[in-house]
Amino acid sequence: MTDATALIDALDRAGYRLTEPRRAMAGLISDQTGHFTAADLVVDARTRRLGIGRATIFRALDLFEDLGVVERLDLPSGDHAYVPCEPIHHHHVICSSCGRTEDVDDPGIDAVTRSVARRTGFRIDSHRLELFGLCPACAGSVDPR
Amino acid sequence: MTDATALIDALDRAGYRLTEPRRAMAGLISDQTGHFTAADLVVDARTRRLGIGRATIFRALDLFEDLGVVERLDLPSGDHAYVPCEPIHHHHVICSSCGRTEDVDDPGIDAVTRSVARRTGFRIDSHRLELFGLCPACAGSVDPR
DNA sequence: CGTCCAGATGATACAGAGTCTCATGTAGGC
DNA sequence: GCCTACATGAGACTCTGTATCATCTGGACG
Ligand SMILES: [Zn+2]
Ligand SMILES: [Zn+2]
Ligand SMILES: [Zn+2]
Ligand SMILES: [Zn+2]
Repeated sequence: MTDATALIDALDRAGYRLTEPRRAMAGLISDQTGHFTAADLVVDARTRRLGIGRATIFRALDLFEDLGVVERLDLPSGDHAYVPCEPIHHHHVICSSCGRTEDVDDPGIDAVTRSVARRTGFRIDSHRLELFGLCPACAGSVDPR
Repeated sequence: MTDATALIDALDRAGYRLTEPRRAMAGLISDQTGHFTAADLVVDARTRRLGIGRATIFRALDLFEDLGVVERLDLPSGDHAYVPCEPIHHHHVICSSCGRTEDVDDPGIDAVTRSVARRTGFRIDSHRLELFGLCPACAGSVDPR
């Protein structure tokens, strides 16, 4: 789906060791379509008999998240899902049906945060925006109105 | 902090029984300052020797959430926290220091979602926006620049 | 190349969140 | 006041994520 190289490069650039399990994780992640959970990766690693321990999967996922090449989504269900993405500030549109996501750059939230800051007196440092809906493919198939 | 009556009324209006444990939960929730977790309520219920079971706490919390009088926040830490609030669409500014939140009505996200929909082809059905920062009190005390 | 060791791993135990079951209790309509 | 559908509490259970620790290995260095 995406490119495992980007994940591996990020590790390398940050000075982390390029170990076998980490390379395998990069492969697993880049093969995912749409968002995925830690449990998904555990299952996939198991299926492919990669011999990667559960703890390592969580550790690598945290690492990729710290490096900004993977981002955590908080699904309405309460589950934590992840998507590979660029290490710059942006947001996600998430398909509620197939889980595919697309990055969207900050579309005008600055004005919003400034306005909120003015009205509430809060000093706003960060924000999270998630947009849920149906991707073109899913919208087309379930809703051929 | 907030008003327990609003929580109880919401149950009543939706046709749920007004049981002792649910009234107690409404009390616990309205006494919270800032956001709180299910675990917080378990501790508080225990401390006050209310004799409410853990399962009941989770069940009541889910119920209040369904009724829209309590909303779940996904903290950057990954924890699930809750805040009592009005059952209409709105967002929260969250103080990273004391956990206090303030409701903010939709500040201009509609334009954002429309623009994103146009650019990505997604049909956007819902969204979540959370703003993190420091409330006036906390900003004043830690940052008297 | 081979040596070496800080950093990484996997097994396992553990802690916490949330769910399920089921016998018992009770709200509230009659 | 009775009755029953709905709610509760206890406790077992599942799942996510973390901690510990003995063992292993990437890659720096010679
Ligand atoms: Zn889709
Ligand atoms: Zn943004
Ligand atoms: Zn504060
Ligand atoms: Zn909104």
